[in-house]
Amino acid sequence: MVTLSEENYLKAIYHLGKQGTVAVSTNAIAEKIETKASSVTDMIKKLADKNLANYVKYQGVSLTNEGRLAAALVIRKHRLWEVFLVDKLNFSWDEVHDVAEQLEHIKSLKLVNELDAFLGHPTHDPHGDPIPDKDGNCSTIKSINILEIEEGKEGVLSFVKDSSDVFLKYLNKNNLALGDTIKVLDFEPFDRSLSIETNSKKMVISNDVAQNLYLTL
Amino acid sequence: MVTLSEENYLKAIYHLGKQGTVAVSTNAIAEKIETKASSVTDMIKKLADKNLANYVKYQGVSLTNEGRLAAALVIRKHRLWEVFLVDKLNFSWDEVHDVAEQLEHIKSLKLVNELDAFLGHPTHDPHGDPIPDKDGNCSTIKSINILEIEEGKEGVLSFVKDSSDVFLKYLNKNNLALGDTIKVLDFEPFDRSLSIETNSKKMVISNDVAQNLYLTL
DNA sequence: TTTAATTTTTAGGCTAGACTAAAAAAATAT
DNA sequence: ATATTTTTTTAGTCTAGCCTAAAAATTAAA
Repeated sequence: MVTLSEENYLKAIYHLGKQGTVAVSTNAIAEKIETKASSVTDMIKKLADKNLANYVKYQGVSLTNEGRLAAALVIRKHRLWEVFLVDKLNFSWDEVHDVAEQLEHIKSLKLVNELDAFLGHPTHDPHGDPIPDKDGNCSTIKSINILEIEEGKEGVLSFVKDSSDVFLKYLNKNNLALGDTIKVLDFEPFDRSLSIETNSKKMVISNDVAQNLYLTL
Repeated sequence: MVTLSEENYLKAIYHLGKQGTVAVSTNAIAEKIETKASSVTDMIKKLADKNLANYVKYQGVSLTNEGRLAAALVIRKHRLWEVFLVDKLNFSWDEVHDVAEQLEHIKSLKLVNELDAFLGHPTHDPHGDPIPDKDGNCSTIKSINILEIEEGKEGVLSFVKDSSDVFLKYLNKNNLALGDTIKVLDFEPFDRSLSIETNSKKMVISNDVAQNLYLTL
């Protein structure tokens, strides 16, 4: 049995370990989970004992295949519930996180799979993050950051990196949503801002905003 | 903040205290929750400190208004989720309990209310138990036990007292479901069994089964 | 009403998962 | 290469929620 707390650690390690197969540091996990490094050390040992993580003292931690699958399943549940909340229960995409954070720990294989079917086997959550399948595999999304797109080209907004409340509210206020077609007009070197066109309206977005928008071409 | 464990105690006290305003005994709670009496005493004190229960040493416990509302809200969530599982996710009524037991603890007022609306404001769960409203009030169901119904009369099956796996499977096997119209044919004094007619088919049910069937006339 | 049985409470432990403070190892700077 | 800083681990506490065993109160029986 994997406890709720263990699941949160697995998730954190999974997310931090994503870019590269390098081991994740104790401090990085502590920061992500908002706990102390000593608590992380304790838990890492427990995960290693359960064969969910590979751990060598002072050298960080990585997930075993079993651990990675367990983490992916939690993320799968989280993202499916987010879709449920937005599609069926009228939540907006900036309201779903805290509730999904609770729902992701509900244990029932039938529940996950029936929910998946009920939602029509969605591949991405409301923020554009891919939903792992039963085996923990993600449909690798090939969206690229808007700053890397040539002037004059357009693409579809399919992922936002920052899914904090405040950023999503900014997008709402400016009528930007996943699925929107965005055309890159002009990059301004002085402040690295970008002017774009979407829904037949021109607007300027700051570099901070642009950093978080990913399009598929 | 009410913890998961506290919610389970509130629920138990609520259910045990239903018939009459008498205080509930420590042992009764222990048996219901499958824990030890000493653990119950500990928790009762905590609930009393939080103004959720009235407690006098050696004289049992009852819920305060605040405690009763909190309990009703947990039960409301439990039963709404049961409806969701059966109506939307193809669970059968004997599969829902364990999952609903987890889902009832998810904290989000918006979630409960949106779920309620999404399901069409149901008044009863799949076992016929009434669903408390936002204020904790139940639509008092006025179903009566099938053994108290006169021979020759009929009614609609609207509640089953025992909602254990094994009993619900029995009903499934015998094609008995909530909403079915049942006619009482004959009471057999020897073994207190009952012959009934439903869906144009006659059958005999044991007294043990009859004890658990409630009809509305 | 006194004794016996039952129920409830108290006292003291245990574990998971957090914490602080200090020690140990590793990384960085001189 | 040595000293300093940073990271990580260890050692020892704390709390919630459970436990066992024993004491106290209540209830039932003689």
